[in-house]
Amino acid sequence: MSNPTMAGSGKGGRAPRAKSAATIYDIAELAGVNPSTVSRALSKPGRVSAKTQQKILDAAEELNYHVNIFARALPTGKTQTVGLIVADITNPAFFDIIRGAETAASDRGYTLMLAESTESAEHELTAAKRMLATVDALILASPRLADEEIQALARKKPVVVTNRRVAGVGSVVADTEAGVADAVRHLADMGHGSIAYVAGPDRSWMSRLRWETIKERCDWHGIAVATVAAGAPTVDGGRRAAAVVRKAGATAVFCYNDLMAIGLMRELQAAGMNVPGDLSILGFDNIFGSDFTTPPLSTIKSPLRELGVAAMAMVLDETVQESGITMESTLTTELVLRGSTGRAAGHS
Amino acid sequence: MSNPTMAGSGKGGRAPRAKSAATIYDIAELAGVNPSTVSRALSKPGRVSAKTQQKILDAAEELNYHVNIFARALPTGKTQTVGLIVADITNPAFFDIIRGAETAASDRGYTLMLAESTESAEHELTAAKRMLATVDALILASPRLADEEIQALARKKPVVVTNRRVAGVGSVVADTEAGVADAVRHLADMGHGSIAYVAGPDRSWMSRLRWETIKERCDWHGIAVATVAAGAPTVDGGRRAAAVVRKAGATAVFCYNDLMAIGLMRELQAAGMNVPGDLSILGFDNIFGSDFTTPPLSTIKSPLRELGVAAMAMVLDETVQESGITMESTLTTELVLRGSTGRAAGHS
DNA sequence: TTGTAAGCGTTATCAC
DNA sequence: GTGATAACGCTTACAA
Repeated sequence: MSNPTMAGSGKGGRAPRAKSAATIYDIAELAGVNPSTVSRALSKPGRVSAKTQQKILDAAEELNYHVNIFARALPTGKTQTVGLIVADITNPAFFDIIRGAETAASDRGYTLMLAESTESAEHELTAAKRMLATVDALILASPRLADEEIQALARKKPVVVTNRRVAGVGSVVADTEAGVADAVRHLADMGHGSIAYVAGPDRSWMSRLRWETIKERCDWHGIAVATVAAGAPTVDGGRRAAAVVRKAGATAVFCYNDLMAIGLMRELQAAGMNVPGDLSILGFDNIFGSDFTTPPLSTIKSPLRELGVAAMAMVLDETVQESGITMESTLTTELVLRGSTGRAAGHS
Repeated sequence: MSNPTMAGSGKGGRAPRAKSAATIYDIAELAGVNPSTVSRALSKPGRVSAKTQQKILDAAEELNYHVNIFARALPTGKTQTVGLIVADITNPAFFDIIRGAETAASDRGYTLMLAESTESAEHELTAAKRMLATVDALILASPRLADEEIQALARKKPVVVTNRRVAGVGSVVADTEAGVADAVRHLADMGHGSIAYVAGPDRSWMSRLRWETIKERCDWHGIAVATVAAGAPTVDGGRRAAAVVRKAGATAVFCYNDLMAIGLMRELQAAGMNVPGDLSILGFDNIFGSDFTTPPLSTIKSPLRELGVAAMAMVLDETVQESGITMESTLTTELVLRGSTGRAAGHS
């Protein structure tokens, strides 16, 4: 490495690009065989005699040969690439999904191609269509697209969605049931009698599922519950919900995700409210940084990484793809109690 | 969207894949012209008469034509794709770089291909080599590779690095000068006489630059300064530095990045120290979440998004690429004072 | 302005 | 087991 103190603005020479790479013809010549034999030896080992195989391998090594994936893709249509579209790269909830998917992909010799839809169905469709031309398969993480659009994509290439169910399309979702059940039970124990929900984007299937699960558990415990606001699934979205939440008069509030919960909490605190003294706050996902706040956020943890791994495994699973069966897999969530939840206000 | 309550595990039918896509031959037939004319009309408009152009466009539209980028890539070698390798997708400092690069890419009709090296030079090289076969250009964000390796990559395709200078390779770096100068001056004003630096990875060029700049400014102000620890550029890395920092006896500490600063601060607080009362802490970058902590982190803000935009612009700038000139561009940093810095302990 | 034809590097389908 | 040879879909001189 050159020395940092050498830093400065300016220009310098640049090395020229390398000449064209070796092809199977070069190998064929060097090994004294036919190009098609080289192709066989390199792509499906076993269809060629042991000694020619070795000659070819040696020649390839010597010439520093690498397949041209475009040339290969032309007849086969396969690129060893899979696309992943996330709503927002900036949302830490997607990190581990991306990580999991990337790991699972490279384990299988595939490369990940990442795009973001910036929470817009339109961008998502554009990105999906552009990718579809290039990739062997596509994963849609928390898509904002309509069912029909997703089904249309799935008609062209294998598609798997995460945190969403779409008829006829493979999917893996984090089950909200377990985490929410524990959370509501805990709140009931702490004397909370009125709970609010701050929803995410209208198009978010997961926001609706979370709400329905919360509602169901609250009804079961005889706790009053209502959706009091909806907004962008961001810190800012949470902030903007603060006024309404405050007026709602609940003693505890679930937010669609941790980002919103953090924004809400900070805005409320800035307005002089005490968390959890005046209000208990819960998020979803357990993202990076959700324990940085004061108090640290209580949340319902999603198995993010596993979601990514499972989605990749599913979309690349040949037997499933061939069979025409639609897989649906469910991973479980877990309550993580930290400092943002406590006894109901005025409850001893 | 299907209803969330429909969620469940099971199987279902799956639609069959669509038949093969339309080619320029299909268009040619439909429009009554030669395939090569179609190619011209579609790739370089203007080389064809207005009316045939229109006929071809209509036919393409009707057939829902999309170029096969592999077929195109074969003769041209161009894929309209650029690779970006980051050290760690999980580090919020890279978000905005990614965002900026992605925006700049799609503005120019390019697609971003993302990979992470997980802070390992070896993984980085693997990813870079794999990508190089596919992309038109490559951006290395804070690479851990040796200069020679980067130069070798740059010999094959256009390469630009961020936050690093490599002889003969395009680069864009966030100048530490401005931010550090302000920060050290501020600390001097607050009575700090002894400052510590917690370094990042050994291979980080930026960590060394930051240290050198800090050292220089401290010397200038007559403040004692020393690197007291080094570690992974993560929250955990910062945590592990806590014991040493405490023993160092400085009244203020710069950390290589915000992640480390957050980890250090939390660990120190857990051990009963008061920030900034007993110790002032500063990070670098101003990442998402650096204001979530209590106290919120003071930091030297990097123009992350602009870094991504500039890198993409540079690596795709044809005139620069052709000319063989190496560009080096520098963006400026800025001190962001929040709650983690204050008067020196025992100073009134 | 438009048509002809020769690749680009692989894979796949034949024979042998 | 191995060798010819025709695709794959597009670009690009070169002719017309």
